[in-house]
Amino acid sequence: MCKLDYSSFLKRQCDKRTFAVDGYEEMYCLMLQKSLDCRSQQAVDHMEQSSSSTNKLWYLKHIRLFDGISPSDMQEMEKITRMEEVKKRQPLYLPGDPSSSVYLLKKGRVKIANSAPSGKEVTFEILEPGEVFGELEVLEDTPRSTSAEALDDTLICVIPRKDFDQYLAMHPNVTVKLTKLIGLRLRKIQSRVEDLVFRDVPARLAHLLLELSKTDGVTDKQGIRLKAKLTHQEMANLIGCSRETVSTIMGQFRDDGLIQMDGRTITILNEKGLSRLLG
Amino acid sequence: MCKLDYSSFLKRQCDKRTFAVDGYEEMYCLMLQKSLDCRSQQAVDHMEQSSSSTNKLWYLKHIRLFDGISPSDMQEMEKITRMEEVKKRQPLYLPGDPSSSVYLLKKGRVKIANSAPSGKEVTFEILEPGEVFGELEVLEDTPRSTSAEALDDTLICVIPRKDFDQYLAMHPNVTVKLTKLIGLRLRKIQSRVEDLVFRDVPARLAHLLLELSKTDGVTDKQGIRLKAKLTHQEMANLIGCSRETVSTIMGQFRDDGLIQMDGRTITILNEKGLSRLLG
DNA sequence: GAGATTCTGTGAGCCAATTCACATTGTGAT
DNA sequence: ATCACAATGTGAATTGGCTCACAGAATCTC
Repeated sequence: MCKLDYSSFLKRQCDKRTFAVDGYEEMYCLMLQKSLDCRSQQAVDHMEQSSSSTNKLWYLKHIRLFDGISPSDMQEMEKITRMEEVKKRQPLYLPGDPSSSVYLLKKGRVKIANSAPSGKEVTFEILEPGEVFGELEVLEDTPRSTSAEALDDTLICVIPRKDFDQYLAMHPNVTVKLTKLIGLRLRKIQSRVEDLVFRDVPARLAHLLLELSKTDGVTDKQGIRLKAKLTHQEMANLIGCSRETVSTIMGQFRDDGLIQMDGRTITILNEKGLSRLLG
Repeated sequence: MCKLDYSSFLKRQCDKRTFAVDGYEEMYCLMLQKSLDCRSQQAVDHMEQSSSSTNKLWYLKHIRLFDGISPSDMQEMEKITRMEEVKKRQPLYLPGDPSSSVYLLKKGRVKIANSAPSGKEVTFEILEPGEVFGELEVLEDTPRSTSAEALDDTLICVIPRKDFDQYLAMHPNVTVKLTKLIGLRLRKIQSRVEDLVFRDVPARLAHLLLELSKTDGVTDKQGIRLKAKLTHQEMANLIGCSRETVSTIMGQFRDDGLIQMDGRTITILNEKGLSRLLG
């Protein structure tokens, strides 16, 4: 049922975890293969039945793609959409998968990433509710170039490729909106490249923390608390360095009174100080 | 006439060249300020008058944005378009400029880049004839986030922002095409990020050479000759490393029989060998 | 709430790539 | 053809960040 040449990618994934799990490789691979793109329709969870369409519509209103779009256009989108629940750590798709659907993220976070044969991983984005994703490869009808994985228990809308294409053709203003969203992402990733070339790790890390404080921050008496709760490994993947380096530099930031760490909760104590590190 | 706070950017630019030019800073800055976005309409060159519109249309046919688009749609584009000649080394726009126009590249190459306060520079793309550029910031109506500079004597089409917006609104199929083009660019720059994170300099350089061989290569008896003629500095800006490192690694490639260097002309002798370096 | 596992902190040693400093070669104007 | 400048080659010294290795802390899981 599934495309067969995942093998190389899956092997990596397995290798990476084998040292810890040891002996469960096969099981783990089977789990990974169940990416949404590959799952048969029957396997779809119960949400489908239990959620009313008014519920679906409510969620659509909160999708950035439909900002400023007429309710009737949204209603039409609602018709071609299927709601699904994806559990934490489940992949939605893997590199090389056929690009059969576009997704709208309603609840929870999704990580868009890719990994090298060595096992090293880059995270391109961590998406928050309201985002569209998976549309790039669908537009060009090429296989997935990245992986998408649920970071929390998530709720997503799935739009089959054909319906999406058709919908865009009939709703030019949504197309324009989509173009702008993709453009925004392009700009964001351009500044990622700048970061990698211009800045050293402390500066990149400071930059990441400041970005997170904008999108994810809650101001409290001590400073800006980040709701994100990323592991050092995840931060390393976001800024392109090793896990150990993140640990070290975060420790320095703590010692310098720039941040506070309480378990996995980070609070920014001195925003200005961090900004100064950007150069 | 011009926005005034170029100062910081211009200072960098000047500083960078001052060690060599010394004393001509002011003159150089004045030259730079004449970026197209800022130039008054009268300053426009003579091409405007001398080129017939059939000529313009001929060029439009070769723009990727209009692949598969009807001639009538092209004709309408032709109406809102102004042709301009930009001399080698002239900037079209600088970071921070108001985003007043979208450009179509007809002849010559254009470099999209950005530089850090330190003087270090990243090159995002070197555009060949047929490309659209400058549309990102226009779509979102934000100031330029990059600079665009003519690498050769070029011929471009200028589309004022308002006309472009209007045109897109009335030509949904062009909008879809544009979305795809931007999507393609997004994918390309994602793989740039992967390069920077996953690969070392020799691998990145090999990758660059192989890419150039695809877009710019001419096969002759010895191998694939690159028409590009980039300096080592320009290559360094493309792969994110220092000029000296490019010189050294290129020397190694030569010694290993992978490439041949004849002045600024590079010929790839052993494509397979270079590919092996990609890991 | 105990046990398993996954994360974090830290130090030692290493190496790719940078910076700096020149000598040399190439190139474009005139 | 000449001259000025730009681009290249190379070597020494330095260093940021990586890898490896392990101890301790925090977090899941049942």
